[in-house]
Amino acid sequence: MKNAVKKPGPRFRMTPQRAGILRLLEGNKSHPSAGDIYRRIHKKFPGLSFATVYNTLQSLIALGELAEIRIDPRRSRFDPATTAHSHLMCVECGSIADLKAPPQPPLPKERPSGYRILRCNIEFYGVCPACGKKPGNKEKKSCMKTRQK
Amino acid sequence: MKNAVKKPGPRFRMTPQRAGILRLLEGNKSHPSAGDIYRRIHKKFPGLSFATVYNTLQSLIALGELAEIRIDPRRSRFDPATTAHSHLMCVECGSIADLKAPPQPPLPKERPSGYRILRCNIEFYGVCPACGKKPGNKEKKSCMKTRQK
DNA sequence: ATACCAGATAAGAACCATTCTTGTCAAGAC
DNA sequence: GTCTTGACAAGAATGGTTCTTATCTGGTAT
Repeated sequence: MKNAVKKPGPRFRMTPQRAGILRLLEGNKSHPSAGDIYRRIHKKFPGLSFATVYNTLQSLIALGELAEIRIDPRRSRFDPATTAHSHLMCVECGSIADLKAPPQPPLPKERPSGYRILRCNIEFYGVCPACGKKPGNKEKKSCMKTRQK
Repeated sequence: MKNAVKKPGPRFRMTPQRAGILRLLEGNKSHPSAGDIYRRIHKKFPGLSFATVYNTLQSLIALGELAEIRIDPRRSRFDPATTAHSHLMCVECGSIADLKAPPQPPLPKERPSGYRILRCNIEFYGVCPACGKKPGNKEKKSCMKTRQK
C-alpha cells in the first residue's frame, strides 16, 4: 500500500488466447463484432470463453491498439486501425467500409453554454455495391427499414 | 401531432394508451428511452405493457412524428422533434441536448465507388454543465471511461 | 344498430450483446 | 520457493429489444 505510486498501470501479458485474437485483428478490415471474433477464435481455441474476448478487447482499447466503433446499432464493432477516420455501414448487410476522415469535425456554431465537448462521431449509412446489385434494391430510394439479421 | 393520412398504409388508431404516450412525448426535450417512457406511462396506465410502448413508438416513427436517435450506446432514445438537428450527450449523466444542425453534412471527398450513401449521423459527446461542476471533474481532460449506470 | 376484422393490447417468453461472479491457474516479482 | 497480480473458463445475470399468443376493441360495412 505504501509504494502505490510505483505502478504505471497493468501490463499486457501475452497469452496464446490473446495472441490468437491479435492475429485475427491485425490488418483486419472487416470491423468484426465481439461475437464474430469469439466464433472465429473459438474454432482454434475451443476452451476460449466470451469473457476472454471481451477482456482482451478492453485491454487493447485501453492500450490504444484498438478502437470500438458504434456505427452498428445492434452491437459494438472493433477496428484495429486507430488513426482518425470515419465509417460507412451498409444498411442491408451490415458491412462497414472505411472512409478518410472528413477534414474538419464540424463544430456547431451554437454550442450550449457550459458544455465541454469531448469528441464527435460522424457515421455514414448507405448500400454497398454488392447489396445495391441485388434485385429489389434498384428502385428503392431508401431501405433503412430493412434490418439485417 | 397531426392525424394520419387517409389512404396508404394502416392508419394510426388513437387509444388511451397511445394518447398518454403522445402527451408525454409532445414537446419533450429529454430524449427519453423506451424504458423511461414505459416507467412514466405505467404509473397512469398500470396495465400498459412494454410491447405497447414499442409498438406505438414504431408507429410514430413510421408516421414521421418521432425520431429514434442512437447517440446513447446503451439504448435507443426518442425525439419528438423531427426537424434536422444533431445531439450532444453528456458522458457522465447521459442527458442529451439538441444542437442546431451543422450547416453541411460533410460528405467524404473520397467515397468508395459503388456505394449509395443514404444518410449521415453526427453526434457530439461532452460533459453537461451540471456534471462539470461535480467535484472530481474539474481537472479531468476526458472522462469517457466513466460509464453512467 | 350489429357483426366483422384489422389492428391494438397485455403478458410474458425469447433473444442477444454485454457484464459480472466465482474459482482456478500461471507468470513474473521477491 | 512463495506471493501477488492478472488471465482464464464457465456460466449466471443484466438489460434492452423483439416476438408470440391470446384477447380485445374501434371503425367500417352491412
